[in-house]
Amino acid sequence: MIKTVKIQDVAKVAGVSTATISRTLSNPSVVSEATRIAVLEAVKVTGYRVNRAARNLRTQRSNAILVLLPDMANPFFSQILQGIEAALSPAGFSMLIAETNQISACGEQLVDYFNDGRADGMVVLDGGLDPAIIDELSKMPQSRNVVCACEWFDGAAFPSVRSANRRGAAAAIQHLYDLGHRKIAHISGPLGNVLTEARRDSAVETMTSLNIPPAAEWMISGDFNLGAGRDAATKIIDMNDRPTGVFCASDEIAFGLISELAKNNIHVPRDIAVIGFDDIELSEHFIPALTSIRQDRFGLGQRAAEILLGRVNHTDVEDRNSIIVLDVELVERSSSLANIT
Amino acid sequence: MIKTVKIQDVAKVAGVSTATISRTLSNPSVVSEATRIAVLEAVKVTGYRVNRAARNLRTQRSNAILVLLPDMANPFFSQILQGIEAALSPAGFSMLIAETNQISACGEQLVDYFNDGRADGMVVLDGGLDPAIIDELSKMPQSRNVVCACEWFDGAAFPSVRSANRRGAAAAIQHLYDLGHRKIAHISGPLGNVLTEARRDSAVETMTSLNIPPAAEWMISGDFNLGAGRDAATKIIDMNDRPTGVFCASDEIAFGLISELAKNNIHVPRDIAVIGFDDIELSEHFIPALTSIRQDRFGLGQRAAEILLGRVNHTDVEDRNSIIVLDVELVERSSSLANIT
DNA sequence: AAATATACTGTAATCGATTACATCGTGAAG
DNA sequence: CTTCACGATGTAATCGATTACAGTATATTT
Repeated sequence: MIKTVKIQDVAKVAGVSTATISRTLSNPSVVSEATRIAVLEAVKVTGYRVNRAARNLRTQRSNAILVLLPDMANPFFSQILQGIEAALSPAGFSMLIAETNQISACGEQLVDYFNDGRADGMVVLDGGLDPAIIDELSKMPQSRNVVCACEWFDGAAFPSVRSANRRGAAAAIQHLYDLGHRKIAHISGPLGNVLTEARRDSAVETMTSLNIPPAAEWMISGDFNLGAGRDAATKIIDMNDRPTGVFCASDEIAFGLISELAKNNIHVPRDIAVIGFDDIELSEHFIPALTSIRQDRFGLGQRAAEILLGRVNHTDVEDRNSIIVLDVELVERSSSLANIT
Repeated sequence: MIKTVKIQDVAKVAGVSTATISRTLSNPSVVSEATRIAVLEAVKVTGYRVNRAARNLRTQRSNAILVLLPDMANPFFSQILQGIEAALSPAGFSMLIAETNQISACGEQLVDYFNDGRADGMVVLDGGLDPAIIDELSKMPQSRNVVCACEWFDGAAFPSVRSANRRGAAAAIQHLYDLGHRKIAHISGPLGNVLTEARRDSAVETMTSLNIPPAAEWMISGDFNLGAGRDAATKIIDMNDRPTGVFCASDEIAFGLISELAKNNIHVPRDIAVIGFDDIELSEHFIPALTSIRQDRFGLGQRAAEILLGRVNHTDVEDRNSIIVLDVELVERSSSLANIT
């Protein structure tokens, strides 16, 4: 069978009690220098590894964090995950991943992850969760160990880490304006989404204050993906009065848009200037290279995980309602750079 | 404090022993109809959830699978993860994710995931692991619970699920040949990589059998990413005798290549035809839309997870050395479709 | 010198579910 | 009527680490 070195074995080798072994490993400062050395030597000799299940049972902790996301296949999230992992791994925490739809598809409850002790906390990347679920979650004592990243819930009192969506949208509009555009369209994400609203509202406000309020026809909503961009292109092609600049709520939308416009011989940026949001890796290499608002995705994940660890370990100073806003940056590339003359 | 319903509480409510509760939940057929109903009712009333840590300790299992990948930020992997999750979730297994470099950066050992009982098995997506680590892993009794997906190790006896790389590469070359191309280049991934070699060897063999053996200059190797494609473009631009068709070992390479060629006024497909490998979501929307070899990424993950579950639960019929090869498909799009005349 | 504080270390209870083994009742077989 | 088999259930040991509490030795104070 599988040989398993347990703490007893190490105790025997080191000639001390199991308590001392445990203390040496988890709180070295309370044991004497001599025993510490002896114990660590015994650990090395025996190849001892603490059994997580036993520790978890005794300490009532799992040292694992659940990351909840709407769609794993969406590359947008992968770099956020990387940031989360970067914060969790050094702290000895494992990262569990689950998709929103997978969970409900399996008849499982989100709260079960807390109830059955699989996770000590959650990073929620999906702002579109059923309010009933959020409500249920909020009522649990463990709800203090929930942090939102990227998206958030307006009602719920979870700390959140997000990008400066409003500032980004304003910068995008201003950029198009500075290039001479006065007829600007906005293709937003799905209605009801918090990101959609933040970016859309800020875009509209900026245009209004620049005295170029958008025609209703130019405010198109759909989704954050390629297909939505393609659909928006179709609408724009059919317009009598086409916009000369388009601010897309995501880079993927922009790709879909540009691609479909190109098929209809509308050239970007010559005929229409386009700016995206996110600055995913490909944007630089798309043809034309896409002007975009860069989000610090790695930072979003990392920061959220750090806050969560603080809360789980009760070493946090952050307020329950704290909102961390990470700055965004306008990255100018060729998709917007044909000045209107 | 946090109220916690334990099996004792349920036993009290149902008026039976804890053993009966446990049996009802894990092996319902051994308890009588009447008690089963009573127990399930009591479970519902109390809101009982089995404590995973306790179960894991007792059963010496974690019901978790570790997925090991080289780079989470690479969107190529996300859909594989989705496939894995789709297989694990219904089986009640959790998915742990770790990056190769994160693990070593934290001084952690891969084998620790087995040793400390964090995972019952592993899906390895990184064929570039240090042979010493593979060797160490192979010696463990738990090594029967390791499955490779996408990439693999030529020496080690792990089951593996992979795409028909050779067939895909051959189809790509044949496609270019059929379009009239006789000067075909291949941009491969990193040297030493199993995918690189399978695709490259098959491409060369196909060209040779078609009587168009490639010039040494036309065999370019680098990496699977955008940058490698850009670098390859630079080389091609400098060539006296340029290829008319290029088979890239990944779609990302193709994007980088096309993008850089475009900057130098070499148009795809007019001047050079390009075909990629993977068929990631964006390929359809790139300009020009990219001809590619489609891999069933979801299937790779799902199949690997299924095999792993079979091994973990000892319900497998697969041989230890079994290799599952998933078929690939040529998807013709505009990046290759200008016939040479 | 006695009393007390300090620094380590050991003993044993504990976390919560699983399961080997024992027990009990009922019906069938002899 | 006794014996045996079998199904259903209960009792209690067990998984392996943590930690409250107790104990011991040494240092410090009075």
